Amino acid sequence: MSYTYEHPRPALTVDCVVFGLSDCSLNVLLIQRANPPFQGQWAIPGGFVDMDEALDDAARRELQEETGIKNLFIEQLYTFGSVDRDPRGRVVSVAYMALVRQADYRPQHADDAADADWFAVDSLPELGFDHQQILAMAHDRIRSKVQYQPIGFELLPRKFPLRDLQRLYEIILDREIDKRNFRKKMLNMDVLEELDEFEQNVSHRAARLYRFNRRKYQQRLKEGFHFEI
Amino acid sequence: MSYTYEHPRPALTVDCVVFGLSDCSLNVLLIQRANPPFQGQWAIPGGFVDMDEALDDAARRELQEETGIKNLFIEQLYTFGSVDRDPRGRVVSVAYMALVRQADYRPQHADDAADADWFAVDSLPELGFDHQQILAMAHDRIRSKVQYQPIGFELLPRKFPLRDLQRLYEIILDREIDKRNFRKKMLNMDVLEELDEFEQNVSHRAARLYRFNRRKYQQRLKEGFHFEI
DNA sequence: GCAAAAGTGTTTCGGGTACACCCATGT
DNA sequence: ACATGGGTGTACCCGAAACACTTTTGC
Repeated sequence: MSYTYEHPRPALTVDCVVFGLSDCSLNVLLIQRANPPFQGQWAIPGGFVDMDEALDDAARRELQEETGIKNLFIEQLYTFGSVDRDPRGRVVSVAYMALVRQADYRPQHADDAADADWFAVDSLPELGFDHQQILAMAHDRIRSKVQYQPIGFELLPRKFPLRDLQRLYEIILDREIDKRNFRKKMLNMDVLEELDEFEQNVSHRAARLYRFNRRKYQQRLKEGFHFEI
Repeated sequence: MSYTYEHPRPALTVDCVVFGLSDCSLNVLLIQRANPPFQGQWAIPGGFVDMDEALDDAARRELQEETGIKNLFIEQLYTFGSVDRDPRGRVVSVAYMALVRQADYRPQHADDAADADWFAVDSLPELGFDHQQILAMAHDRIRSKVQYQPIGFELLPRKFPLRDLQRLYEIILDREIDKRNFRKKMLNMDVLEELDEFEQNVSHRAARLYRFNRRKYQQRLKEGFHFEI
C-alpha cells in the first residue's frame, strides 16, 4: 500500500517525556533504540501519528505501548520541526510530557526498543536526535508548572503523607522548603482531604495520609482561587 | 509532480495569530477566505510548511506574505491535530502567536485571501475551522505571558511614554492599574531607558519617552531578576 | 529510654495596594 | 484662565519567610 500527494509532506511523530518520582530524584523514562539511526543510544519514546487519531491519542497510545500504563496525565509540550532533526528525512515531532506514579509498574519495552529504563533527570545518558533539547524543555515546564498547578499529585500515590508531597516539591524545585510553612499553605488551600489512615510499616511515628480532592479544587478555581506553592 | 509514501501522512500547516494594539483595544489580524472551505468567512492567516523550512521559518514566511512585515516577535503556541478539524482531510496545524506594532503598516492580503483586516479581540466575527479555539488559546497566552515577560513592548513603538505602556497592560489584562504604583514598579525594574525626548503634537504637557533596553533586561535576568507586572 | 520523624504558632519583614495633589503645556 | 494630562510620596495591610520544641511510635 502506498499514498501519493501533490506536495511533499513531512512525517509526523509524537514523542513523550515521561516523568516519575523516586525517593530522591525526578526521573524520566528512556528507551534504548533497537534500530538505526542512533542504534543502541537512549531516546525518548515516541512514534508515528496514525491518520485517524488525534495527537493526544497518539501520545497516549505510544505511551501505553511503551509502558503499559493508560489514563495518565499528559500535556502537549512543544512541536519540534527543524529541517535536519532526523537523519532519515523531514520529521516533525509533537512532544508531550506525561506524569506517572513510577511505583505502579515496571517499564516494559516495545519491539522497537532494546531496553527501557528510568534515569534521574540530573544524570542522563547521551541522547539521540534532538531529544536532549526536548527533555530540557520538559524539565523546565514541569519545574515551572508544578508551582502554580496541582500536577505534582500525578507523581504520588493517591494517598500520601504530607512529607512526601513536600519532598516532591523539594526534588523538583531543587530547594529546601520549610515544613511548617509548607503544611500551613498546603492545608489552607483546602484541596486536600485529610484521611483517617496512616502510613504502615514505618519504624517511627506514622504520618497521616491525605488525598488530593480534584472536585474541591475545580470548585475553588471557580471562586477565583489560585493554586500556588 | 507528486510524492509517494509507504504510510499516509497528515498535511502540515502553520497558523498565526497576529496581535496588534490600537488606542483602546487589543486586535488580531484576520483574513477573509477567498476559496472553499469556509469561503467568505474570516480566519487566521496560515499555510503549508515547506519541506526545507523549519516551523518558525514557515510561520515567519506566511506572516510576511500576509502582512509584509519581517523580523517580528513570534512564539509557538500549540499544535492542533483533531482528526476532523479540516473538512478537506487530515491537517495538523502548528499555531503561532505574533506581536506587531500595528501602526507600522497596513494589512495587505495575499492571493488566497479576499481581504485582511484587524478585529478587536472582544468583538470577533465567526471564524472558520477551529480558529475560534486557537484564538482563545492565543488570547489566554498573551494575557498570562505579558505579566511575567517583557513582550508587551513588541506592541508599542520603540519609544513610548509610560502612559501608553500602562494603557497596554490595562487593555490586555482588562483591569485598571494605579498610575503611581505602575510607574514605581516599572522604573524600579530598571529595564527602561529614560530618553531626553518627549511626545510631539499633544495639546497638553508632553510626556517623556522611554525605550525598552533588552540588553539590560538580559543582564538583569542573569542576576536572578524576574520581570513582573 | 532512645532514635526518628510527626506535628504544631508566633513574630518579623517586605512588597503590594490604596490614595490626592501640584505642575507643565497648549489653547 | 482653563483644560488636559504628566508626574510624584506615604501609610497601611497582608502574606511570605524565619524559626524550635513537644509528641508519638517502634525498636
